[in-house]
Amino acid sequence: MRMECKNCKKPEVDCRKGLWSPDEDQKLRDYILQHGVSCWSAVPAKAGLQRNGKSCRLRWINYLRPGLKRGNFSPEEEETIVKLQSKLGNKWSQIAMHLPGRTDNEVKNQWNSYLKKKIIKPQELGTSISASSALNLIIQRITMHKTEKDHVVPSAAGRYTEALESCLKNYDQSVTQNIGGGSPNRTAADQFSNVLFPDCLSFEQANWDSLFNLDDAISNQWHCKNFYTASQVDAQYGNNVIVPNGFRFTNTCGQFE
DNA sequence: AATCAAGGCAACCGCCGAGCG
DNA sequence: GCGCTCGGCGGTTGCCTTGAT
Repeated sequence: MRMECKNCKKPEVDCRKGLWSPDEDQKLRDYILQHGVSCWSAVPAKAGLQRNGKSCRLRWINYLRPGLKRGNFSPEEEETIVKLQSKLGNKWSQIAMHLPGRTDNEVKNQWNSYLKKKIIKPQELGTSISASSALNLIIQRITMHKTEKDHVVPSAAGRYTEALESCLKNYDQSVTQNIGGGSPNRTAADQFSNVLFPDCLSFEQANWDSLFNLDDAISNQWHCKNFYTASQVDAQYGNNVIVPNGFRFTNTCGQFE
């Protein structure tokens, strides 16, 4: 038995697929602006379109609906996406609700084509070197950065280095857990350049953020892809920030678990 | 200038829950 | 309670554009 929408009768039409023509857009826009939508499956016939209702609905929501923002995402919007994705997962429609003028499809595309690559989760990283070696590289980098960049808060960098060293000492060296599997051509530095750094070492938030400012980090000469502020990392990973696969940084003590 | 690969994005597909007969 | 449609959502596909060779 084929049920029909109780409000309408829908003649069968041959459904077109593929990109919408300007003429089709105009027909759909005109119809909806004039009549609104009570039943999407009835729209194509009433609007004179050879599309199915689903396709019309999608076209309206993602492209024709008034108030849609076009163009690149702002850094603030990106930050919102990253933050909410970490909280909600791939709930694109919910995330899009926090971004006026953006559709779930846009948010999803932005995530899949761009943001996902900026933030690589530890479990997705691949390397064959040990976690402790990787951390040593981080320390070297920070030390180098501390001496090269005047604007970095020296005390914060120094304290961070000390804290990491302390963590390394506490870390059971017998554990030979690697960061992940595969990708032997990638170095530990490559891996960690995408992850860093929590504000879990009792550093002042202000210093931390100024030290690991994203834009600053991208423009500096560390050969790093992305560094993240404490708040950005926190948004992505909650309290279980960075670290090699299998470890967790607790939020207060700066120790590996 | 031609070709190829990668990235971006619009649209489709398939699933699910709600609502109705 | 069952079967069906509809609308909504997330995943995926495929076309088009752009950049590299």
